Amino acid sequence: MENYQTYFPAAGNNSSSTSSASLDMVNPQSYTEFQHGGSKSSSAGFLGLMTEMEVPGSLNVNSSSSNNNNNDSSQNKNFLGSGNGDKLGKKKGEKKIRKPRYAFQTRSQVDILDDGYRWRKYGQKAVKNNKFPRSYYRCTHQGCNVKKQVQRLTKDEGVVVTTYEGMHSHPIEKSTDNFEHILSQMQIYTSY
DNA sequence: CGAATTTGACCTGCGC
DNA sequence: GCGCAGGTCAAATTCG
Repeated sequence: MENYQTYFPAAGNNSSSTSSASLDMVNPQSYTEFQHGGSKSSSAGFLGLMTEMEVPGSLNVNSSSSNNNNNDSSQNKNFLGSGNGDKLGKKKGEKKIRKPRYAFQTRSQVDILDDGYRWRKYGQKAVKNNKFPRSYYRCTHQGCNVKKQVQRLTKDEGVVVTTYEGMHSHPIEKSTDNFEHILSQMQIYTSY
């Protein structure tokens, strides 16, 4: 599990405190790309690409349905956030703040991507039109409400879609030793 | 023994 | 209004 690591500190703020992203370019087999839904076309990149995407209420996940009609397109499907807003209406008038969600796909053999934070799994659901279940994780850091969900595509079981929701307000808990190493690799990779 | 995972139940939003 | 699908909770279980 330590072979690859994908760091994605969900942007401290727009002040860019410690926003940096890296992936496992150590492993040539894997690659990662970010996508932010919306009408804009997907842009791939790393640093400073975390744009807040306010998803409307459109849900458009699967393109193929009904028959097992192989309608696969070679390109990745766009990932759009689902509706959402505030579930649990039992709490007092929570604002209708729809948290921005950052989604990106990663080519990886394993589902669980180690991004340096500590996650506790709190749920798993089977998704329609997807043979693989979706896992729900939550950051264990106290007061940190960051959530993420990991999903594997039925089409390409080598692709894992990770969606982050919220942002961390605390440092990474793991040894950043390896992290720096990866970071440097990333800089080389993105050589400006 | 405490922390993390598993897994089914439960809740809510949405489309028909 | 009902049923489906997605998301969360929590008790039981496993793991370190």
